[in-house]
Amino acid sequence: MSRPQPDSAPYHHGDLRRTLVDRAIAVIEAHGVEAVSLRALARDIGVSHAAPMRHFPTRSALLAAIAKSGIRALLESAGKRLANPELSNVQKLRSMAEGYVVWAAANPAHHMLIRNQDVMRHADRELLEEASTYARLHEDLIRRAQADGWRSQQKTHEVFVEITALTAGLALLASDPIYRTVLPGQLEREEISAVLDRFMGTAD
Amino acid sequence: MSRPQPDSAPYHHGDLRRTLVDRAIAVIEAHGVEAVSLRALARDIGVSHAAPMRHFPTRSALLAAIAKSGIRALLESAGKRLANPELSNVQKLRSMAEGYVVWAAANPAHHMLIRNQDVMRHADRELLEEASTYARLHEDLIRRAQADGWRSQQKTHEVFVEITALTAGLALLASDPIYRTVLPGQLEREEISAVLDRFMGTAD
DNA sequence: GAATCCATGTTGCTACTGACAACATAGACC
DNA sequence: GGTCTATGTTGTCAGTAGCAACATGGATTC
Repeated sequence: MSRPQPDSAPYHHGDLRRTLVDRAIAVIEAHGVEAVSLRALARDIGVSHAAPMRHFPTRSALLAAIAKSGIRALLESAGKRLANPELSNVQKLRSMAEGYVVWAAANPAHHMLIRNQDVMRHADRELLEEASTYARLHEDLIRRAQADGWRSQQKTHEVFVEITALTAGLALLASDPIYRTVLPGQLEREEISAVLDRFMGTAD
Repeated sequence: MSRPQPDSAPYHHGDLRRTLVDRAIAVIEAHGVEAVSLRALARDIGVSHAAPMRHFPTRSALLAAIAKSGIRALLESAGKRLANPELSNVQKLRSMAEGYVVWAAANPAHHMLIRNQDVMRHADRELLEEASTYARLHEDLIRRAQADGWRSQQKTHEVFVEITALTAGLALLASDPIYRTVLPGQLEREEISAVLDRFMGTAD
């Protein structure tokens, strides 16, 4: 009887790790991070209450891992945009910002997770360092764009703050349920484009 | 013996409600929202584990009440700025934005609380309606500023999105611990002013 | 001034959760 | 074919939220 019976669940789930992550994201989308419970997930999936521990030692580790995957995706996407030789430095800045906001709009729950203090508190030091590196890279890019003549009168750090704030704010408007209900209309992709174009001066 | 003995705690605490709120904010500042526990608060304060229930029926209610007080303060401050007859419409817009960002910088934990999905999920409908009213008021103000000639070419909703995003983003940079560690320097008040002036065109 | 009321606090309980330890299973590897 | 190890299970403990029944004493009323 090495074949698994159709009616009895096999001893090993097969891909519990991925299943846990997928279900957790679904729960977050439906009921928020607070509602994520390892035991409830295990029940839903049909494994014992301690099975998730084999993949994530703690509840925080599960949430941090999900957040981490999101940040990784963002960093990779940003890396590709930075390496695109067809873009000017200003266009690269715009492309990075757009990539972030569009991703947040497409993955609101995932984005709110990486903006969640309690979750990020348990993130790797490694990950935080990556984020710092990203910020430095960003600032260097701004410097190069300024060398090209773009906003050359302004202090680099001030431009950095402006761009970062605008991008973070747009991402928030696109993904935060409160803003999404309060905003008169939905935040459309063309609207994001228009705001960024105007801000970067790539429209005029 | 109507005088309370110095060594024995009186049966009634006196101002448990305020004490709970104050301690909770301190805990949030030190260890995050996640770390707030009604029972731990009760222990620290020296009352029984069920005493907090008399003031806040649930844990969520305590957090929501704290968040609510923050939003109330913000709305009131905005109301005053709106009513200031010495300011032009554009200056009022700038003043509202600055008030929000400066408050967030001064009360980071409180601000992160009102930006917390899990907490705001338990906010009154009443409060959400107030926030919507605020948004409509804001949009009307933009319309009047446009009638004065400011950014009259742009669509009102687009300007609204820009200002809201920039303001929310600056507030995030000023209060979110992650951004505060990632940012090369601290976000100073003059920097906030400079960014807003530039954005509003009140600098040139 | 005494009787009563009720806001506030207490004790005791249940259900749920995260975390840990000891044990079971089965696929992988030698 | 035998062993190793990743994965899953059962059992247990401490901490927590939430509820109910009871206690206290300041405020109110007659």
